[in-house]
Amino acid sequence: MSYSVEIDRKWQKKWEESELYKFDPNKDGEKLYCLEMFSYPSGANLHLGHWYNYSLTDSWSRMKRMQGYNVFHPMGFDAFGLPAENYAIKTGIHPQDSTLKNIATMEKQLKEMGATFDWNYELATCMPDYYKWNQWLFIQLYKNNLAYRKNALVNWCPKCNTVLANEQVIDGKCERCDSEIVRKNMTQWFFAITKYAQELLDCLPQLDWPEKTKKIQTNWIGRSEGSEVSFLCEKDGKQLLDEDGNPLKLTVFTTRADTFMGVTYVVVAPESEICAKLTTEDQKAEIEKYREFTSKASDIDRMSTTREKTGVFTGSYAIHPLNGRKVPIWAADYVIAGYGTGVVMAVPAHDDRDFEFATKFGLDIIRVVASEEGAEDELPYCEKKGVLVNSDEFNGIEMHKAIDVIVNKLATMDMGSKKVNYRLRDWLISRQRYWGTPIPMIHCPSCGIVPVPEEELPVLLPYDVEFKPDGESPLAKCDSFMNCKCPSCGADAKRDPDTMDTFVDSSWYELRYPDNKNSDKIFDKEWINKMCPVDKYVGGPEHAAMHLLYSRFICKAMRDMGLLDFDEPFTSLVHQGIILGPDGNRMSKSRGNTVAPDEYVAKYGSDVFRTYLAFGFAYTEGGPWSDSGLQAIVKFTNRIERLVEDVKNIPSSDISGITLSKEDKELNYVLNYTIKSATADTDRFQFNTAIARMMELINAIGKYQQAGNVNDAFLRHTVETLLLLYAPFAPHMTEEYWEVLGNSYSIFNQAWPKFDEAALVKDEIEIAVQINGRVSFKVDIPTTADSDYVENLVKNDPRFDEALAGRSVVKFIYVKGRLANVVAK
RNA sequence: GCUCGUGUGGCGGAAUCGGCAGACGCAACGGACUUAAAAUCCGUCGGAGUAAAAUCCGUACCGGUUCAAGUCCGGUCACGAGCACCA
Repeated sequence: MSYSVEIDRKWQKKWEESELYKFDPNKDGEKLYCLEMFSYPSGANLHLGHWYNYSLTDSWSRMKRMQGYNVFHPMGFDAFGLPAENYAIKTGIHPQDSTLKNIATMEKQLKEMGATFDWNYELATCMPDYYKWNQWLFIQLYKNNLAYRKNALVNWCPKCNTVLANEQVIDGKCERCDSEIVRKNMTQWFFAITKYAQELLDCLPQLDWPEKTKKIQTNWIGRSEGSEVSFLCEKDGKQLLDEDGNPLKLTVFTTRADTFMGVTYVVVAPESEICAKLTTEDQKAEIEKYREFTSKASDIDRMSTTREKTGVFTGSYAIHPLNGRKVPIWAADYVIAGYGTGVVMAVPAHDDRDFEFATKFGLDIIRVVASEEGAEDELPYCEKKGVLVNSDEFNGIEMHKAIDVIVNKLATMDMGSKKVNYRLRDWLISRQRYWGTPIPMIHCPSCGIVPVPEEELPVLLPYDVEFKPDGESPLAKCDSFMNCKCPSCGADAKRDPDTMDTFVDSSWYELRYPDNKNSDKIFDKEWINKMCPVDKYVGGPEHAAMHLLYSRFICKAMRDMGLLDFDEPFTSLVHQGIILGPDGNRMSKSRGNTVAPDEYVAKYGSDVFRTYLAFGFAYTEGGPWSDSGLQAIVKFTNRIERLVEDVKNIPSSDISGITLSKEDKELNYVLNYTIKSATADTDRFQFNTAIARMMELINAIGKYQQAGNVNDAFLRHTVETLLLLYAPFAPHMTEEYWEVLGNSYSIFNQAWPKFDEAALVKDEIEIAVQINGRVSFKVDIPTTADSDYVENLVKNDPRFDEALAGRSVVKFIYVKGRLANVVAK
């Protein structure tokens, strides 16, 4: 019966045959949806990160199951994406073939992990029965004005040959391949996530998520409260008009409307349309040159904040609405086209960047805020406190109040209002790649863009496609795919050649699992309202700004389209830490510091490996891998095995009425303490301390046995309880021992142990006696003792006078059940 | 630059509310058993100090609040993460 991989296989087979982990919607118990982020089916075997994430979350969900919850625990594959396509380009093996093969391998490995996944609910995003609904979702978003196409400056990865969302650009580089991103003007599909910016922010506090992750999302959304104020413009001595012949208003966003009287120039982003409109004939050549300069430069030194300011005068002027001053309009790349209105009012006296720019180009600098009236603070003065000066009618007003006063004044002239701005941009979802969900749109020469009729979904991804990258969408070269009829007028039309960002696939998969076989609908509304949201979601912290934000957005959009009735997809979230290589670096093949779980599992068995992962790290921290603690787990499991040997011939009996000796009581205390703390620790993903408590219990059992006077029935009860507590971490081993003890199948159908509060109450406890905060000696007191009793006891202790050394007692403090402190002087 | 984390023995890490710092384990050292080894069991294990005690110091650093601080407050440093010309 000695534990080994054979035991793993034996029980995996039995579990599968008996459908132990089959989810039964009608089973008693509160529904609990436990989900790990699904994985990408790569060719390699499961890596340590998979094991760390999946096996320990599985332990958590096993405990929940034993606690009586009806646990829904599915698994699937995020199967579209670039690696398969790149692999295909390198080897000629079609992405579909390699992906399906990899999925089969991973399924097998995941089963060998011994997790409670119910494979009946499996999904893979590359299968038509999944991406059909991805396409359907796209069309619904389109119909609800949440998906649209626009020409914009986008992030282009020259190596991946595709555009990327803002979230996929890390430090100016491609999230996937680390190449420098190029900015291009292109017409692309976007999802209007910004419409939900405020709600995405508002719902964060109520989520049981790591604070850090909420912070990252808050940051990413980047709410900024300010005002929009407008200027009229003059070009070549004449007022500039818009298309309708009305005076053109140049609108800027500012958080510092209080400094409005100090505006000495206005800046527009060089690549913006408004810039072209403002440029005069004389300045045209120079602006054109500058625009080219910035489009190149932005890619090279966009990261440098110390970079010198550059800019060119457009030739036009803005008219200050309050004092009528004519201020020059410049084009400069320190203004970002995509943020706010892409136009900035410059107040060099009170902004570092404007000051630097004005100094370099000799523009006026007018002080309008002073720390106190009459103060000549050094410029630029950017402190957020002071009063207005040089501001005509606004002089003397406190700067924060001045914001309202000035904006109100502008509002009466229809030249200003309060405004909230967000850093978040709409989500660019089209990709010029092959291995993804085709965008279900048709381009008709006469009808324009027309969605594929829903009954014609899915638009199948063709198999025979030349996907060698050349900057164009591979599907565009596949005539049989591209050519179609317009659903509206029947004329010859073309399909959209792009595929969707794989983050779209993963932004709603958690909603498909519970109804994964539904061929009529994306999912049944009633059913999904019952099964979702996900109660516990576990995955890497690297998704804090991307996947988790997108999923929240899609959930809210679906709610507003009437598909479901809840606001947030993931109620509670845990990030596992990252296991590094033994050298402390991130594991990678090129570094040669990878650790292969398979070798350990083959040698020690899945349970020993799982327990080691649980015990060796603080779960949310992770850390460098080391073999050194592994033997300790082997020792630990051997001790359990010996205990099982010790008690297996003791008949099972009801111990509820028996009288416990002093030794029994001591062990019973440890047993109940272990139940209490191991349960609480496992519940909050503190697996290392949960295992530590079980080790303490084993130590206590050892002492109990050595002391003699063993109560057999009680010993057996203690060992059985230990097996139950350990079962979530070592499912195969404990199932085996449970059987060895002659108990009925399965240990996972047993109730989770409950602790007895009474057993945790000790008659007598030892407390420390401190003098002025330092431990002096210790005394035993009855648990129920009050302060007077303890004071009396302490003062009569011979060690007390000695420790006091002639000082007198100022104050006596007794903290119940913990310690006593004597303040002496 | 801004924002947020983190900092505890030789190592991995504990320490719900401010209440005996270092649980549990690894490594190391000493011992028992053994012809020997493995396995198992017992002991020591933050530093200084001592024959042993006593005693003093100690949770990155400096200061504060408190009877009492790893924990709270202010400042400094280091590392990590997020954002970064965001108006």
